[in-house]
Amino acid sequence: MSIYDTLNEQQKRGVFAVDGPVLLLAGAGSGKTRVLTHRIAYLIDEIGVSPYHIMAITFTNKAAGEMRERVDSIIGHGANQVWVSTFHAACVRILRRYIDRIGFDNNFTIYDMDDQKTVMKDVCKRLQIDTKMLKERAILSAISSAKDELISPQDYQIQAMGDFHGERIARAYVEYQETLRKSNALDFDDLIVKTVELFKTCPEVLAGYQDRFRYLMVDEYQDTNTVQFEFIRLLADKYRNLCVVGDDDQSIYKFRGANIRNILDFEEVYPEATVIKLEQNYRSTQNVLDAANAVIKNNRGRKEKALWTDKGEGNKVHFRQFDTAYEEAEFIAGDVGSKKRRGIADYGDFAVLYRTNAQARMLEERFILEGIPYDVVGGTNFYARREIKDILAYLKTVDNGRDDVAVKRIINIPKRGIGATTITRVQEYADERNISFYDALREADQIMTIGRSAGKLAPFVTMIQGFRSKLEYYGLEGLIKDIIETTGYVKELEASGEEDAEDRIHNIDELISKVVAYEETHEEAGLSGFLEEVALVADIDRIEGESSRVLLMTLHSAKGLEFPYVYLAGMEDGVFPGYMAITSDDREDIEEERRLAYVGITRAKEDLTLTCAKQRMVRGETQYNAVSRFVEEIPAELLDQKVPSLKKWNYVDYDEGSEEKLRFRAKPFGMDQTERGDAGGDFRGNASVNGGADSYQRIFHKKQTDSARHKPRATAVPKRTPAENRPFIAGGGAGSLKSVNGLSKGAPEAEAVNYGVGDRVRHIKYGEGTVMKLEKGPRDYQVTVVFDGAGQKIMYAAFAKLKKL
DNA sequence: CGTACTAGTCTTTTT
DNA sequence: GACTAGTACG
Repeated sequence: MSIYDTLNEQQKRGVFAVDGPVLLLAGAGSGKTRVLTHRIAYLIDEIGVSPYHIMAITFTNKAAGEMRERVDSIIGHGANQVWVSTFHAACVRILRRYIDRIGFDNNFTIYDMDDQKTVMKDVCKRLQIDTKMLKERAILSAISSAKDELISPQDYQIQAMGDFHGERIARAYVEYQETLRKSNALDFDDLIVKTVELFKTCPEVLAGYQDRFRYLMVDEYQDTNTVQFEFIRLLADKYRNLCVVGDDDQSIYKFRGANIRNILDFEEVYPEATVIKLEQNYRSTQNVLDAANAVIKNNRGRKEKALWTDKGEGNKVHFRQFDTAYEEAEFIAGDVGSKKRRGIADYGDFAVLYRTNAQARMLEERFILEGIPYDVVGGTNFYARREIKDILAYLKTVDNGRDDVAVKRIINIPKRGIGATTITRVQEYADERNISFYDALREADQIMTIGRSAGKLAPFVTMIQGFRSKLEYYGLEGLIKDIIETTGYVKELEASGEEDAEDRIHNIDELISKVVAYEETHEEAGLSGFLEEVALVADIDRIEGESSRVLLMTLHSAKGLEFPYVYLAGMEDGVFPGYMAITSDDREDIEEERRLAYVGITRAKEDLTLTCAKQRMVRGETQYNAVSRFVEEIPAELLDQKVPSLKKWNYVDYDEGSEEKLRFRAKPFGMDQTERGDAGGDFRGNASVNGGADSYQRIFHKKQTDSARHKPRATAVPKRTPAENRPFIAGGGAGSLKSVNGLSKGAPEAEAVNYGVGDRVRHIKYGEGTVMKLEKGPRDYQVTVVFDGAGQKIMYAAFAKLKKL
């Protein structure tokens, strides 16, 4: 009896075919991770390959972590020698060793999107590019696409000749790269581009890695882009033992440069490739699988596969249409709550998936109201929050003084009376001498143009130097605490009276815990290492394996995950498929959305619910949407409820003002019956008959008026998500839920509290509850209260304003 | 130099 | 609706 006996025939072929290139076409839920892990075990145990010679690339750190765990448990010894990581992490690791050969310091910083935007703004100013005509965002995305395609600034310039916009972008691209180089910084795309560049300019480095990684495996291969493909192609070139695993039906990252041709043309690049299809689905019931297959078969140009399952038929797919998005959220939260109460499922068994992050808000409100624990994945990354970025900028400045973006961010935070003019002068001085901004600061007294302000700069430099010299002996934890203490950052926050100051302080405490945890888990815990980890984590990476919370996330984030109960919310034309895809004349765009639908449906193991609303607010406008075409593509016999005919839908008249936007105006619900009659006819029909620009009629808009009353009642909705409801995974809407009662303004004081454990107290939003715990924190008392309605909350006493009853 | 208010933009989706 | 950049004023 061997570990391989549990695999099916196709899976076994995948495990045993270790020589040469292999293309594993793995349908959703077909056990591809099992194949990969068993394959690694087989290589080590049966073929005698050293773990040292194996590399597996995944898309997220979470996936990497899971694979690592499974490999560990199968083979035990030496497993840690296998490189299991994401493209980005692997590249960083390589660049940290060798990037000095292509003109960077090995302690380079990694710029996130925010930093990129800051740099680009600066670049546009220098090049006098009118950002009204050509937005920074657009330039950055053009540059990003160029990098995905391995097009250098020089290539870009040549290609762009004669094109007005193109030439500007090209110049910006050149300048941008130059700025990054001066700052000793790389952006996300550079991590891979520079690694490829390194391999091409330093054959001896490449040869070393080629010899090391004799067996390569790449997961989620359908989502690789051209640079990433080049990276693995180079690595695999010597031994050609490259095994790629993917599913063309799950390719959903075209916007990020993912090249679906990488998987479709694999056999052309590697004619000797073995192709294996995994077609047995171990995840979903027949009904779910049939629904998924019915939808995806509307796409052209896919590799034909026949997914099957021996699980039973299962429940029908549920479908519900509601009048408003509010009612939709109410239903989902209610349904989850009732299943939990009836003991059918635990909170951790549910996921709610949606197309855009913005949709999370309304769901959150309802979940809070129902007292259902949940986590939101995605939205604004924890590390992208203002206060976190500020503290990180201090860390970056200490780590790499050449990181101009970081230095400029904190030079006047907290306020030191250093303004825009001073900063400009210093920058001019730095430019003249071709030194970094920070180095210019050190010579502040030499800068004639800034006059008295020079005196304000010296203490800043002294402070940073102080941090640097002390870092040696007090470590990362000491450093971060020193920074907060010396700058008075938290004190400033407390005094600011900002509404979300409490949240921010919480987040900073969370960051400190992160630092401590990092130091505990890493033997040589360095500043660069910590910053790197911070830069490379995705939101999804932070979900714990066994959580007992409902997960809310986008369809994109859900890829690779599975849940017994799945809700797909917002199944409306205009939301999903999105407005952009519908209006696009590239058929590929709708097909990509359809693949996204396929991904969403196939996340469900037992039970799938599709919901939509007739009316929903999007960006302050009320939209009237028809049921998603993807729902209509599912045969009626698989659904538990009929999909309403489009004929019910009606518009009232043209909105002259927005005619050019190709939108119709409709009357909101609540109008009298005659107006809600069937004046409009079948919009699908209109859409196809008219064709062209006029055909876009399935989305209706109306300026918000009376629909506001559909918003949740103010009283019970907390302004932000309670801290314990969202550990710091949560980005999304934290702090953005509409404030109703609002916390009273003014600086809270850490005064003594007049209540104790066991006392009954009243909170302005949560109502009455009992104090469970009272802890003296670093700055303030932390009070744990179990509220009668809202459940347990942990809060700072100064902010909570609890009244003893 | 700092603050408070206003007007414009925005959204797909993420390593 | 929400966030941000830009502007006018103290």
